[in-house]
Amino acid sequence: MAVTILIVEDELAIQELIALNLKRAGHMVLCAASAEQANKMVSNVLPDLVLLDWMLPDMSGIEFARKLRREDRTKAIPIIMLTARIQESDKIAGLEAGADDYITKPFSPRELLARIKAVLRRRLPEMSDEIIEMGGLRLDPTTHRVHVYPINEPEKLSEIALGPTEFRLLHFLMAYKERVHTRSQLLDRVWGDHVFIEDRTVDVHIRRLRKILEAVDKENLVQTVRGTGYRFSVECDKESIE
Amino acid sequence: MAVTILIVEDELAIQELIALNLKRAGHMVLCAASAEQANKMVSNVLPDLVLLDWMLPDMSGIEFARKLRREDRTKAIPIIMLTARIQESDKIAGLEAGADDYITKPFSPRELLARIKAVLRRRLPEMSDEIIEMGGLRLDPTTHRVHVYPINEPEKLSEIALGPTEFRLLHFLMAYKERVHTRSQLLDRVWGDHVFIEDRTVDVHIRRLRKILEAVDKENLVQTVRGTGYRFSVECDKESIE
DNA sequence: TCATACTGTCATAAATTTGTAACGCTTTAT
DNA sequence: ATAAAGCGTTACAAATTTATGACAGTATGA
Repeated sequence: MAVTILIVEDELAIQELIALNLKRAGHMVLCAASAEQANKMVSNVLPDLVLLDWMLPDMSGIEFARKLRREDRTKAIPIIMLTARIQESDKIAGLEAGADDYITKPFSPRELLARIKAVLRRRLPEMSDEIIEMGGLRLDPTTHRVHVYPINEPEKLSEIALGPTEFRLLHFLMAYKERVHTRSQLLDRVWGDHVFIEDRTVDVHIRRLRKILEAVDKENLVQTVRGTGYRFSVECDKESIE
Repeated sequence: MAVTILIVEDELAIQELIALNLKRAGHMVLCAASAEQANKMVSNVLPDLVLLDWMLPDMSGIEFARKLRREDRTKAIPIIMLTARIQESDKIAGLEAGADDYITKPFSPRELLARIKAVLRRRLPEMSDEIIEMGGLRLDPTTHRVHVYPINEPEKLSEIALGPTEFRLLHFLMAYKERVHTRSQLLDRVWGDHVFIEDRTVDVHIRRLRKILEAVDKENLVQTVRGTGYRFSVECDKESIE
């Protein structure tokens, strides 16, 4: 998982400790010691997750979290708050509502990594760069490639070409296989929040995706659920009983 | 599934954070910053659940809750109170006013979602996404599939195809199994608020549902209660006598 | 800059679903 | 027993939802 994580923490020792651990776990790490610095970083590189100390010198962690949530570009970034012991609950009212999780100091590197993993899995399964393989399809987010093979012969791979949107769509559908997604859910999560696109446009992209899959004999993977939306499924589509 | 939630909260930041989290969890969200606004919204669209801030600028949350409970159309809507206080008296007052649950700030999105889920399971089981399994039928709202199997052999599943309405109807009946529903109750809750449809139409859909179930030897699950309506039941239909 | 690839929208066709009316059978009440 | 009320069934046209192909505007890349 080439996940980029931004650490916002003013205490240098802690910052470095965390950074070290995250790097060792294979993450890209960005560090900031203040909200101001963090803002600059964010405007350059969009991190996939933010570790945020709630006591910061300039702006409080809450405020920075709110700022992240307010702007479209950063709105969807998962946030994990780092907090010291038990704070006055009134003061952090609302704070936790913006964070995906929080962790109280002191914490072990292991706990931190576990929480990061959990948050990512929960929030962005389609972001985790794991290879998804099912129904004779293998999608590799890292290389951005999709291979096909006959179900019984995993040897005979062949690559198929997808446009950017089709790729994301397929990736999302596969990441949540078997689940039905409404068109608006797909628009929100594949296209992005707050896009002003017709629901029907999804149909067209589904069509394009299907066309490509049909060409390699994988027609039944993307299924329509009338009245609801679409689904990626390995199981056979309902063989209705006469 | 496709649960519409009304958030009544005057603090914009919190309102948005909650909205964001709910949307991400796949809910439809309506927002109001005051009881007055909330009233207007409710008269347009009937939400499935209300998140209600205890302290509102114009009318207190409790009062709004009472109002909802007073009117027939809104009487059955589950309410979760959001409160900053931890006082016992508030809890009592809130519950007296008809709240189904309450949650004190600050709360994590996870906790909020968990409580919503719990309340839905208790109050609107047909809205919760849980798999319902009984009488050799397994209905999965998430994947939108219904499987059948002989009661003694849970292995031999086969999928059955239902139209959108039949699916909702079956889902509703199963969610409230053993309970009789009048035709108008079914129209209200399966078809939706304020539909102008003949009562008799329900019969036809029941017929369609039965036809499909008969084809897989599940004829006795949907039962008629003469003079009243229909019922989904695992117990045999009045064969005790005879 | 030009050519190619991608996108979002439409219009139209195709497929399914839905609500009703009509008719006949069963149960209930008189 | 007979009429009335309640249900089951079927057929069907209308309405809704999807699929598909074409098109024009944008990106993208060479």
